[in-house]
Amino acid sequence: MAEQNLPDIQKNPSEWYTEIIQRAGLADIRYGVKGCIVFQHWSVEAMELMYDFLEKDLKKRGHKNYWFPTLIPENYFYKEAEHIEGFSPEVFWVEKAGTDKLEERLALRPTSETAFYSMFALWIRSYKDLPFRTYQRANIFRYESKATRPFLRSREFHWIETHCAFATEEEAFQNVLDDMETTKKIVYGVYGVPTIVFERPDWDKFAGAARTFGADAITPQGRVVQQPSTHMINQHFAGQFGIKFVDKDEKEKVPYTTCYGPAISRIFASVVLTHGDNKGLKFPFEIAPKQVVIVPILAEKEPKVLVKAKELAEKLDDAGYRVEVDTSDKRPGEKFYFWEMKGVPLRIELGPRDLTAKKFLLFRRDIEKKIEVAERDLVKEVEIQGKALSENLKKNAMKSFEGLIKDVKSIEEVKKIVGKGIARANFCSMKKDGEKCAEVVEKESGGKIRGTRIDTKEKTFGKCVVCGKSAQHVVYIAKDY
RNA sequence: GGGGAUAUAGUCUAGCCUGGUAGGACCGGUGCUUUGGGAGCAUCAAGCGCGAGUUCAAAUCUUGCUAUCCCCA
Repeated sequence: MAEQNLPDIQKNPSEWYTEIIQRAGLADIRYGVKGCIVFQHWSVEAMELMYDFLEKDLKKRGHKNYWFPTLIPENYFYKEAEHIEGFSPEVFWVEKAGTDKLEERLALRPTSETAFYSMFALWIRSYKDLPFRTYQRANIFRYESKATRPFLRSREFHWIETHCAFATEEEAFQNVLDDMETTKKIVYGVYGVPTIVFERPDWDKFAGAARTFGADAITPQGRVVQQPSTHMINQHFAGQFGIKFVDKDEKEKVPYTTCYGPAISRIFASVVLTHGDNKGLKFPFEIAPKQVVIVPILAEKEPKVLVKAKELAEKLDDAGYRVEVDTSDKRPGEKFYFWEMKGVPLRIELGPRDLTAKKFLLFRRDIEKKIEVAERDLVKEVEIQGKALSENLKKNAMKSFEGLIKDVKSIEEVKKIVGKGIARANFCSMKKDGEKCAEVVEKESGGKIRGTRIDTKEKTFGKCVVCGKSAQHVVYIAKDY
């Protein structure tokens, strides 16, 4: 027995996750700084592709990209009171440089609002500069006190953050809605990870925001993972940072800002958890580090096999696909298991008997079926099966996602669902006065109020599950990572 | 934030209680035989997390640090 099977993903999701990260070469956790991991090439390739899809969409919406410094001076943080209050326990501070103690401490950015806004104040002068849309791809640092997990929660992680400014609140809110559209289009449409966007309750907002919206994904075992969140900052920061513009009416005004933060490394965790099975990873075709792997059989005795394999690879490469010929000296069976574990969508098996017949076998990772394909149909068939695989992954993910949401009418039912899925419940209030009930929910069930949906207005179907007062909202309750 | 546990080769692990040459398996290198679903034989290489203490002698006892895992809030 050369390789052992993976732990069962349903019975032992936690072990499965730890194990696949090592086996597939996604990350190495042995670096030696708590909460920091080495991202290895198999995950980096996928995340680079994921970045590209998101950035392309942001650029299309008019965002320009920037690279801001990693260091942020302390005084920037103190300009917005709620912001520093919320973030200060999580900030890494640089206090020394060489042997000198710094006069002012520098933060390793935990998020970059303050950095961007300090420059917005210099760059934005007139209504003609608005809307002003920016983003950066960056690594950020948060001193997490909770248990860290590779990709899901680490002390350094990789994301995109957008920072935008608008003349009016309406425009700013439209941008927030557009952010959510981007999430739906890319995170579900391309990565195949379903999410629901919730407006978070008042007690669970981003530090310094007026309104916070978070897209929640869920693991097949029923715990939610917060994915891109987007915030209506309104004029909270702009005032403190002195961002002003002269409007058409010649009056000086303060713009409305928004920010959006899709964490690529965290979304990657959802890709792994959403599509994975007992054989390993399954990548959607578009973000697979390798889309096709070719396994030549009997290549040493029959050199023509390798020649043909390389020819096929060349054709696919020319057509724009990411392809690899596995020339390692492992036996074919082991190669099959290996690439399935790595999540490669399609595999071509090519042996001596295929040469004369001018055909090959095409294996699809998602349905685990081998299809006989004529050599001349190579590119066409790869395109068809690649698309079909992605669609199938999406469909399955959505089905299991929807199956995890259950309506509940009492706190006992909440307790039964939370941990295994999302409870949909009636709830009294999303303002401060609802927080007490939220605390009861968390204490009793371990679940948090994720918020109210914003894509549809939902009718309540009973009284508040906690206090029994009339419910104003339908909320979703779940345990999170 | 609170509690519990662990650290031996790249990986998994024996040895620790009762101090005295660190043993095995996998992975890896080499050679031969193999190749359409996880190959076999031979051979080689590689290790006690870091630091302090006790001792003639520490993987083993004491202690500090670092990192990892689990549970609770």
